[in-house]
Amino acid sequence: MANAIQERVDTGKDSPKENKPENHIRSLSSPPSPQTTCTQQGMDGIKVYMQERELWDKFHELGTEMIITKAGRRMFPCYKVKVTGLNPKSKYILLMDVVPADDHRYKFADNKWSVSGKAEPAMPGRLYVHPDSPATGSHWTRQLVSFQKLKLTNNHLDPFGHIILNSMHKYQPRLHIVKADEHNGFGSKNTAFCTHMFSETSFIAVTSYQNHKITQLKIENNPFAKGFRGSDDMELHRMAKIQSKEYPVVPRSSVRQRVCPSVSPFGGEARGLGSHPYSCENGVSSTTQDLLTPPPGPYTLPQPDPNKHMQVYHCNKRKADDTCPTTEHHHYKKSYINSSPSDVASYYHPSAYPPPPLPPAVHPPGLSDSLHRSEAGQRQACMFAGSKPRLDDPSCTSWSYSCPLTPAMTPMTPTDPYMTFPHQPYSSSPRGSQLSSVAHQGSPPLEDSLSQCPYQTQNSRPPQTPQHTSSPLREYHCYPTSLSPTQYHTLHTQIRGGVPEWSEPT
DNA sequence: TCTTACACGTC
DNA sequence: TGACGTGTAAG
Repeated sequence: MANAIQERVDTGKDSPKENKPENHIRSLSSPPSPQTTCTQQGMDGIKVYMQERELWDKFHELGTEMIITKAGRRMFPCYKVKVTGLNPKSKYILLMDVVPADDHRYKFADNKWSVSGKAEPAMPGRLYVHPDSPATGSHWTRQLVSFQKLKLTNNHLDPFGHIILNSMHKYQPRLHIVKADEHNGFGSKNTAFCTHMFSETSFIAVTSYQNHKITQLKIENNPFAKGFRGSDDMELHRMAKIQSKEYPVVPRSSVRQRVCPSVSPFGGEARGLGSHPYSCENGVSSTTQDLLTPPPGPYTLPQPDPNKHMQVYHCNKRKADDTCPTTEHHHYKKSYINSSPSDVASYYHPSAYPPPPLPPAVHPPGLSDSLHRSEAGQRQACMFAGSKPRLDDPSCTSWSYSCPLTPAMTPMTPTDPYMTFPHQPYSSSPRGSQLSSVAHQGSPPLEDSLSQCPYQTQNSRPPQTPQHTSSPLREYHCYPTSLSPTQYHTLHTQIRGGVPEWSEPT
């Protein structure tokens, strides 16, 4: 697509150590993404390019917020990727999950995010299976893969299979590619899969926007919020309207979009794209492991990478946005959508790296069966849920199966249950739940997971912040791929270390 | 903080 | 044209 202009590639092949700042990835217009990749045998060579990276970066700078509602709310920006390196004839299942980035609860005060306490217990982990799954490699690589229909909810009893999150908590979306051919069924020991994470897609779940700048960015770029964009005419019209009813009228846009020197919740100040503490840079670490295992809950967050910014910036234009609030009106006029292709940045991740350990969570048990049986025609998304482990769970040592299954993680509880699967087998049926369970069960916060991985692959990027040596993204452990559904549930990822890049509690 | 109805927009 | 996606404002 035209959009794929700037991309970051994440291939599991690149050895972490070898990743140098200047690796090929960087040479691309966009900086290497913090993405982490975990690859298993048979999954080498797969590359995932994050689309619209520039937009993601804009949000990330400010501290991305995603609305969660009882009915379920889509993510914006939408998670879209371009995948290459798949075997054209093999079948794959693409799924996503959203794991806790850490075990903190956040608050937005003084125009910035800060830690306000310990996180609530992780919601049951759920996996969202792309509606086209399973599909051949040629299908996935032919076009962009969009997860636009994925919805986030704060309803712990959500019956729709949406991904359940806690408000004011930080999360990291992850993409898992699971090979689904006969010899590689989901849940089988040999299931091959790889996981990709892009640190710039991390976000804080909220029930209402906290940072006005985020609201503004959403309005400017989301077509469905077009009605809130202010054109001069519209503003006048609005003002007139408002005045007629109330007092002093201030253009909505002005009001809403006040600009405050916002501090990037994700880390530093929101100045340049480059400096997010959050982002894991190239974090491309890949490990061979069972991705399928439920994504570990919180995985470690990417560490701030100074360099990253630079990369980010490659991407074009953000000008107005960054500029002050006062210019808002104008901003509105230009939507992301309308932006030139150059605006769309994509991330390219080498999935082939020496496999970073992937979150085990993603392993959908029983998937294989379903996958094989179900037809692509069935496009209902089903969710599989599992209790979501937190990456940082101390009890877990790593994204290994070693963690005992806690009651909370019991596979398939009535409420958590599912993974969103397009095909029936997985649909909200019990079977589906199995998968789901796998998915998040016991995923520790990313940070913990990462940090604890004994075997860590480093990102190509230079260490971002000394303090955060262990960026979740970069380090993954590899685990045996053969786990039973139950086992999956028990998997916990632990990534240690990384503390949220966001501002510390004040 | 969260929920809801609403106007406005896309698809 | 209707279903659905948005942020807003009120409660």
